[in-house]
Amino acid sequence: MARLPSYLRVLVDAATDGSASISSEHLAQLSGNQPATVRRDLSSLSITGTRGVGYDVKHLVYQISVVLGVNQEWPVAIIGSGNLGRALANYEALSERGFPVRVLIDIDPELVGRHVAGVVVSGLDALERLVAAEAITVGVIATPAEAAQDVADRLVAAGVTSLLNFTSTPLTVADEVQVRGVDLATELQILSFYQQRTSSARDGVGVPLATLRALEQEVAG
Amino acid sequence: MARLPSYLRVLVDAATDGSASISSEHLAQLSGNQPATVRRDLSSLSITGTRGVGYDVKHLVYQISVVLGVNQEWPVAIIGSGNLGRALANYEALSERGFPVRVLIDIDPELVGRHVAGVVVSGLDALERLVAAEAITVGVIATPAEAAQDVADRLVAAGVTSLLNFTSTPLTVADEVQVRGVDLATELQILSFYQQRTSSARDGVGVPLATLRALEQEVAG
DNA sequence: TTCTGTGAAATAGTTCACAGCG
DNA sequence: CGCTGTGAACTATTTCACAGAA
Repeated sequence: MARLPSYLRVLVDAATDGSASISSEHLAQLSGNQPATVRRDLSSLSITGTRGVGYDVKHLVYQISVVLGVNQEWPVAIIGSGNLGRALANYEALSERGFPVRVLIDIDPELVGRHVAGVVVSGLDALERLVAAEAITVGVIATPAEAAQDVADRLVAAGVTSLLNFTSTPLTVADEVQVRGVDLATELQILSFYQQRTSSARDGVGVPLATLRALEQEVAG
Repeated sequence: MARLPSYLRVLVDAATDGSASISSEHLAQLSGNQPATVRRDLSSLSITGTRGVGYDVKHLVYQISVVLGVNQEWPVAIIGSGNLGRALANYEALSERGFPVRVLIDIDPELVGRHVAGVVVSGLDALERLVAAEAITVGVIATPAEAAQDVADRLVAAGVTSLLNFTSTPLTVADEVQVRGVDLATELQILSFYQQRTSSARDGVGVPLATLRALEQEVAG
């Protein structure tokens, strides 16, 4: 359930502020949902509150973190140590939230041997060995799109069961492997789609791209 | 519609391969959907194919790109030029797909004046001026979480109508502003949630985090 | 005959609204 | 009282299944 992380975030804040309990209405407001949705979500996880009072904040944090598996560490391997890969390795929020980056891999001999955020960049052939040695179950693919499927195959063969794909390629993997794609251009395309609907043509903005313009000609003609 | 970018990607490949037409079944397969879903999506955009044949690839690319607004350029401003911000600025896939990074901003005087991917990093006080000068409509927030809401407010006040938020803070903005959040830790949490369900305890993996362990004690006791 | 376009059925997800507990 | 927990209603989304165009 994709709303759970947002509940957890709000609840950790509330716990830090010292609140002992929180109502479904309050939690809904802070996490941007409807009260009924929050109650339904929690009750479907058999998490129960106290009528007339609300939910116990600490208890709730604990329960949700168990459901999410956030009470464990999930060591991460990042394949591709270009700009994006290195940025991710340096991104403290990951290790703070239980996803320490233990393996960094790149195909470029220039990069191999360098230290990034306390981890040595290794060559591509070390992939299988390191995944096993560090008991990696989460792989982050930050390679060029062309390499993504190969890397995914190797990670899965090595025992990785969750992939985060920063590539625009859709990956084909075994059914039991979980994949989430974070394609930044796709995110921006979705934004611009809605923006178009809303602000019907702030004029002056927007220059047709060459390629698409050509297509436009062709289709029109 | 969040599936459109994936159709577009597949279709551009198909166009490059020289296919003239594509069936809903083929498109569905390549983009990971059901044929009926594809047909329903397209027909709801009043995009029509040829019975017994399929859809005209070029025509389809053009139509979808118009719907998505991908036939325009949407200049982007990135606020926060730390690791993540700089990685994004260097990420060619953005400008290639119509989202050129025209403005880079950071509060750190050390960074101001540096060149990243051909753009000079400016100070925070230049935000409003640059957003106006470059006709920016898409803002990318890559600051620390604490600063996110402030930055969002300033961007919106300056006329930005789409925000991509890399922070874990949920942003409060006017209704007409579109926001999408890409929180990497959240993505990973969702992955680990499913992973838990699937691989019921590959043992040895997973060390409870200190904080949550304390809570566990407290809740259990 | 092949593959679209779409009513109708099925499924999923959300919200209402209220009985009932603390 | 105030708030949870949940049937029931509602809304949205997906899929089936087939008539009919090319």
